[in-house]
Amino acid sequence: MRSKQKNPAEDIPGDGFLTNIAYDSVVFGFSGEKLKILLMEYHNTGFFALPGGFVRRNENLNDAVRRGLKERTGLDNIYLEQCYVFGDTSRHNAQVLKTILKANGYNPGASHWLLDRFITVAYYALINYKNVVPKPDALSDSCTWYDIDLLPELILDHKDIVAKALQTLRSNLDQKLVGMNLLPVRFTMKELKEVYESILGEKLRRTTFQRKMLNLDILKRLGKQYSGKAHKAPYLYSFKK
Amino acid sequence: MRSKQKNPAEDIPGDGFLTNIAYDSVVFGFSGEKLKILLMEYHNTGFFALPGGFVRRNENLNDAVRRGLKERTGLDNIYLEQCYVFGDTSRHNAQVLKTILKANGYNPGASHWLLDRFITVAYYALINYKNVVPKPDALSDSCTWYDIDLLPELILDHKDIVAKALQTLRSNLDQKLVGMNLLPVRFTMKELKEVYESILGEKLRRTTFQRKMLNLDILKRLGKQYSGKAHKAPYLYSFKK
DNA sequence: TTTTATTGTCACACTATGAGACAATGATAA
DNA sequence: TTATCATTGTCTCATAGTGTGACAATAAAA
Repeated sequence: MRSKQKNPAEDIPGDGFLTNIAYDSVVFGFSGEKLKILLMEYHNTGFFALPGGFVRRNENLNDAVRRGLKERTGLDNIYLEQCYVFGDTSRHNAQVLKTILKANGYNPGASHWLLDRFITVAYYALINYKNVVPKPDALSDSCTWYDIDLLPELILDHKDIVAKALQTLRSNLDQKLVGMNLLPVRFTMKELKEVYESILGEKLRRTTFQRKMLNLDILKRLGKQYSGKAHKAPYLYSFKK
Repeated sequence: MRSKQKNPAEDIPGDGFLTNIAYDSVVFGFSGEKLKILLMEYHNTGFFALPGGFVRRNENLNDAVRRGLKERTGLDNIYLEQCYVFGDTSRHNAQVLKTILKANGYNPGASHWLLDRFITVAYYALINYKNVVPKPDALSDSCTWYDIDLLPELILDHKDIVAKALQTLRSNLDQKLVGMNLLPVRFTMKELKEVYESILGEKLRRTTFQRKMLNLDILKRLGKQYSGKAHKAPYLYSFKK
């Protein structure tokens, strides 16, 4: 969703944006305990949705997504991947959009481009949870973190989009260096394991995981982390450059 | 690309189709020796392109692709997967489209929807080579098979689309039952191996491949195939239902 | 009957993984 | 100071999967 600048009811086709096409992003972060995603809540509607937006006529699709993420998170160079295109007619629901616009004082005509059908390109992003203070956009009250398994009801097919993003992330887990994007620069093996567990939704064997990660030859072992607790201090690691 | 029914220069936005969005499909077939894809050649232009098209306003995206494939191949129930969305501004080239339309006797206005920028959703499809006699559409001279490594020059970014489709097919090779869609009902282990080799672009070990496929427990062993050649007759297999 | 090319299967070495054992360690309690 | 505790790093063993080559079985030709 995007804030309109001038007369919101105008029917200029696309209003500088490509029509019939949108994007939605599933932004994953790891709190230290749980896997979370960013959700927006629209003013005076009780509607929750994924952060998304539209593509400017002179803008690359991928750049449009990065622009949206920059606005919400303040971050550049976010790890970003395409995930799936949702293009069923059943996802078109003008009433939802109309409600959101009306709740913000806009009264769009029936043929307004925002009420038309959209095919949406779903992305997932991985960001470092602690680096971010999410910002809502003009139509939203909030943009905040939600536990991946404690999500509120979402508009349209956004629940399916989250499921697809999580599924894609899982299947990419062994190929891509997921941990690098979700953890701070230095982390313990336990934290890395917890990231994997929260994505996969299952417990992993400590010894097998440790052996596998070390054998990948992607980690640099740094000093030890003294927690003040009554047990052995774990090593800190960072990813090799 | 799609044939226009009436006055091709009309500027009715979208003309019953979603604007700014298209699809292109990389249709793989296995000739028995080589991996091939379907390409269209446009009338009087020398332009080669992937079979693609547009999405009707009341049509699911995936259904639009199936409709296009049905028109070109006559097949229903084609194995089909999304692959990537190509959305850079640099892929917009009105001149190419104008040339194609003019070569077919159409003279579209500068603001015609077909000359606008398109974001395209790339798909790959797997079909049984021998079941198909490809048909060109109204704008094309031909729709025929080309060796995956002997392709002519393609319009726009279609070369990149082919590369992405092949890459996606390769990375899905171990997950999905690729052979089932590219081979006839009954086949030898050698033929199955050659499908894998032509997709991966490399030779595989005969014994390892055979052992792996048999251990997957997806093949049913049928009779033997007597080739008339001077050597042992191989077993025929089919996929278990 | 012998030769030839190809196929089906096995043996061996090596690697990856599941599962548990155990010593090392940093703090707390006695 | 010593004993206890939770956690961590590493090892061993069994099992499964894969790379590699060997070898016998076969169908047709010589």
